[in-house]
Amino acid sequence: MSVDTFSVLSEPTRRRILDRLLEAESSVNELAKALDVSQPTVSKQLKVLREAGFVTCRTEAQRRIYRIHARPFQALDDWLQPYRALWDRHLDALERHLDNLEES
Amino acid sequence: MSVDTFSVLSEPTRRRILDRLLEAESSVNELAKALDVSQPTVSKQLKVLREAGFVTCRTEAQRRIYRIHARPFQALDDWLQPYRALWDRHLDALERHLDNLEES
DNA sequence: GATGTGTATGCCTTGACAGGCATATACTGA
DNA sequence: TCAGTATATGCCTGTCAAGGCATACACATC
Repeated sequence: MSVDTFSVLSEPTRRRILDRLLEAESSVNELAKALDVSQPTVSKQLKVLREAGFVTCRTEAQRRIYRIHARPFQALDDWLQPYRALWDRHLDALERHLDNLEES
Repeated sequence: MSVDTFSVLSEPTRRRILDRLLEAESSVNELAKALDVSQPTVSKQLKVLREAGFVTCRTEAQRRIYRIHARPFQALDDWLQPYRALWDRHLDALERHLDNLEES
């Protein structure tokens, strides 16, 4: 996973953009209006999202149509994997170990 | 999910602390030594992690033993859920829709 | 080419925050 | 009570990034 996947997702505006792009592809202005954010702000955040692989865009006349991509989310899913041992129902070594020291 | 789960995870030192705590409970000094980070830095980051629910601690004489917790990771897992539609094998409405507009 | 529309970029200000260092606080044992 | 150990906190500084505004750039239509 790219080192800064979390930084990218830590920005609320970017998460709102991703939420929206999950519903449908959108142009910059569509996003700006839907989210009530200035167009430059949207463009800047889309640039961040693009460079981190969260979105790609195609050109349609003067408009740029942005689309969400799976890969960074998959990477996040992968990153999460080892931590799932914390709540997966089957008792593995880690869980047994920690439960022996239970304090909370 | 707490609004700032991603902000918490966006800090590399904090992720390293969580990595380590996933292996075993640790005191502050143990973490500081293992990660080669100053003790105040560790304490500060642990405070952030504590307030976000990633860790709890118990007192053992003068030492504070920190332990990782599942809940915020589960919240992250939940947040991820809608985005799994992007790569899940079965073709749902979203995927069909986006694929009709395929460009990449 | 001139004008309009859509988007990107540059500059600026402001705020958040990470870490260094010093110090306060908490607990222990002599 | 004193010294030692473990941890937390306060102050300071530097860095970085978000968004406002103006403007540059790209494309279309006439």
